[in-house]
Amino acid sequence: MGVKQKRARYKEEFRREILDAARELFINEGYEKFSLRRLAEKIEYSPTTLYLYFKDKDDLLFAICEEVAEQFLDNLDRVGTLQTDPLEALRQALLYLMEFGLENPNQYKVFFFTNPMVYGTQEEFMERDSMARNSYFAFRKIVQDCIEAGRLREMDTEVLTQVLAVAAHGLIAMTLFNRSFPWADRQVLAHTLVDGLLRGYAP
Amino acid sequence: MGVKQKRARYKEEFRREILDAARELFINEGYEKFSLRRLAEKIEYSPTTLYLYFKDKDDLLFAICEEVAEQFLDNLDRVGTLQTDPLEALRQALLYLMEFGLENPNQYKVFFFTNPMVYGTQEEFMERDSMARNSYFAFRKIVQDCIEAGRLREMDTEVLTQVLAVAAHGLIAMTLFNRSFPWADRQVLAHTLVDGLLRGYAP
DNA sequence: TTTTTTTATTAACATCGTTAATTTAAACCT
DNA sequence: AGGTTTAAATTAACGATGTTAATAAAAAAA
Repeated sequence: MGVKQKRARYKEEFRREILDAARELFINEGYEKFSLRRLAEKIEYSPTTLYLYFKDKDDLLFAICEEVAEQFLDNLDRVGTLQTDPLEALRQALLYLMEFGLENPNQYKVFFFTNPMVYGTQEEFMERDSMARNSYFAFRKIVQDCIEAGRLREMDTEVLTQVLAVAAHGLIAMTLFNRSFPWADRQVLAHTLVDGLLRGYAP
Repeated sequence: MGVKQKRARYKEEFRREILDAARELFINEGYEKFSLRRLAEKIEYSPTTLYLYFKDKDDLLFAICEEVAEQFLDNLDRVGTLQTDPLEALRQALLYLMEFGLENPNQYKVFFFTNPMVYGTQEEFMERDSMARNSYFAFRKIVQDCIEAGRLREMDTEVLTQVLAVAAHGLIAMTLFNRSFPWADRQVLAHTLVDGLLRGYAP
């Protein structure tokens, strides 16, 4: 009964086409309403066709995560090299992270809150080259520079990097997911958070 | 074809029975595997029976959230009154929050990361009495005491409370959801985070 | 006992991710 | 050309989800 038939000449090309459509679907319809079937409908293919280009849903989400991470990393690098003062670079990086999450909620949700294992085990995450991993490295570099310049207390770089990251992510995640709560202005929260992390709230 | 028939004599009683079973299901099987149908099977009732006691899934989740929040609030109050030093009380409260989330991941996920609107609009959240709201109030009180005692910088209580909360939540949420990432020891992270928030990371 | 109300069930719908079997189109080969 | 092989896409189906409407069963009220 198939009336129209299409051929995707090059696998890579079509993969990109699918990913573009997926990203658009995420942005337009939101993270919650995304589904393989809707995506298939959007690109006017049968749902099963997707399985010729992606192993499963997680595989597709992983690809999207990498796209998002790439975009994020590009901007983070610009932020990092723009400032001469390492501490100011860190401040800007933290602010940028939060801005990125808040301005691209759907992409952020895919990136940080989908299937918790799309990047494999912890060892695999650190060994395999991925945009997500490189983002972390870039961020860690900024933190390290601060420590080496004596602008941050001497302490375990890994721990400090992670603490700073989770604090920033917390602001994004909470204001994004906990919509019933009357949050203060996000800009104010973001700046206050960075201030507190760097200077502390004690007088 | 119904062979066995049961009667739930008192609506409230049965509601509790359902909630207990739901909580158990959450704890044993995990957040991801929870479903109304599994719950129904567990209590040996038909799935539709649940709809006689809860409007829909969100309504049930809300009830569970409130249970979790009640438990959380009880312990938070104990922490708050145990310490004489307000700043130490805050430190303990933050540590307890993180401990609670990390030790009860399933309940935490229900509480903070299910349907973002179970508590209604932001106005409704603040006006309606709820354990979730009261938890926030209790936490805010601890922060306020610190400010009034001059142990924290003078600033908007609401903003400061929220910033401290999201930072702590970030640690929980990230280590809970981002399982592919090789996090440092959570205890270390938690203590370092609180330290940083109160004293700052700058030298 | 008969009627009414409460409680529970069955059947069904729309959605989801996914697999197996099958059809269609293109590419290849004398 | 025509026939064969390979690649691409589709249909049908499975098991699972939340949810609604129609119906049966039991308890309470009359």
